[in-house]
Amino acid sequence: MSTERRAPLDRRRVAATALTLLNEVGLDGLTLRAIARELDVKAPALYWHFKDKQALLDEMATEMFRRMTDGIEPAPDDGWRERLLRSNRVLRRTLLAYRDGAKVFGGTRFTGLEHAEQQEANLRLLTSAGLTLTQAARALQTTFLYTLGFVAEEQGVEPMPGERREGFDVEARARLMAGHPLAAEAGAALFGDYDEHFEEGLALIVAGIESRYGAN
Amino acid sequence: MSTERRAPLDRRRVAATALTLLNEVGLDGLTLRAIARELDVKAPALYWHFKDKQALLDEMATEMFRRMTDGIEPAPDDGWRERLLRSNRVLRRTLLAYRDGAKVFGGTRFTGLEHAEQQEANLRLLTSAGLTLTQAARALQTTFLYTLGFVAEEQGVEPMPGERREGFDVEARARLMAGHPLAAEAGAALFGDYDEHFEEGLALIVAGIESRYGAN
DNA sequence: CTTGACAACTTAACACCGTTAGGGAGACGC
DNA sequence: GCGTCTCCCTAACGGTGTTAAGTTGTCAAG
Repeated sequence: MSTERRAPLDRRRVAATALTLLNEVGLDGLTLRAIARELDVKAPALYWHFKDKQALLDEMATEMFRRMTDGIEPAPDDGWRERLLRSNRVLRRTLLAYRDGAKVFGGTRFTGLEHAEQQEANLRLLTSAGLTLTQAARALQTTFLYTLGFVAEEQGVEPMPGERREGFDVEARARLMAGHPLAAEAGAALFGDYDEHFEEGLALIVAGIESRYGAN
Repeated sequence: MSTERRAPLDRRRVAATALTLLNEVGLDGLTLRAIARELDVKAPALYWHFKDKQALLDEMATEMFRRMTDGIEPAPDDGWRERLLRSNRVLRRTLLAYRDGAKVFGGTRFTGLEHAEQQEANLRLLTSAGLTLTQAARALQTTFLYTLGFVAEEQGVEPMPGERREGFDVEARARLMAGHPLAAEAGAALFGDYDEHFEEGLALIVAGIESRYGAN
């Protein structure tokens, strides 16, 4: 008995399973054999659905993005500032929700058009605030790349919220840098409160957009 | 004959050789066996000098950083603006000089104190321009992370200056996005002139520092 | 009711990877 | 002459992504 035949796989279910496994084992431990085991299948079966591992990682990134946009309320009548802040905060939260999330996300291109709609809406908002299309694109991209770089760095030190990688003791670092007092003291600001640090950098860029592009 | 005994290896020479090999084969092709072959040695020999591959990558990143700081003239009496611009441009140029340079650089921590001196000098300059230490640290880190994120993205599309990765045809992308006119047109700005794009984003952040921190 | 095509897997294997164990040649101090 | 230390070698291990070829179930056509 137990002739319960497992429903055939599809790309999204594989990606979803791989994402939950990612949080347990990290990107290094995310092998095709481990993913397959989780799906009650052998590794080569995955090649029926994906041409190679990178294609699976792309699908994972796409799935991350889908969940992210699903988590955005329809956006009330935000100004461009709030929209920029909000969408980058959501992006960071999304990346932080997965171990090595920034690395997975950064290393992949989207296959489909999932991101086009969101991008279009953002561009519309920024241009109607007085920016040229080029300026709007640059503003969005700059904040996006900052956030991506920030989280990549953040996850390098704190793979998952709460658990800190070894060798990143702030005090030990300060002791080592005794000869460079400013750098030593700055360490606290850099490796301390990531939430606040992120917000501050984001605020810097928004202030720059405001003053350089003169958005209303 | 040919009893010429090869001089023993040392960490820096291994890292230097690995860096030139990196430009030929990319990060994926950078195996310990390939590096060893280049050094006329077998792979396990590398474990005498490095505890594992990551340690070698760390040394490579450190070597990249050394060459970068060597390439900086003693910095005349720049203001903080010029210094920030200059050092981030140099950072980008350095990363672009190596295939997958941003990935190598971003994935590693420095073991020594090579970067402390440069960091100390930058902090000194920014604080003497009127910023608090925390503000100075945030300003430096924000530009740094932007640059790192930017180059990572850039090298994802253009692994080496001039050679473009497949599937990144700007026109094809535009055709695909016909339903999202703004996003389609913005593609040219985003995947077009990277030099200009980088400068613009950097200028945004500098403008933000100026207006938010009121540096003189 | 049989046949054949097709989707969705499996088993077996390949080349290669990072890494470890154990050994050996040469230099050097005593 | 002997032990020690440095620096490298050979051999091997378990694991990886990936491919080739075979197997099973489903389902439509004849």
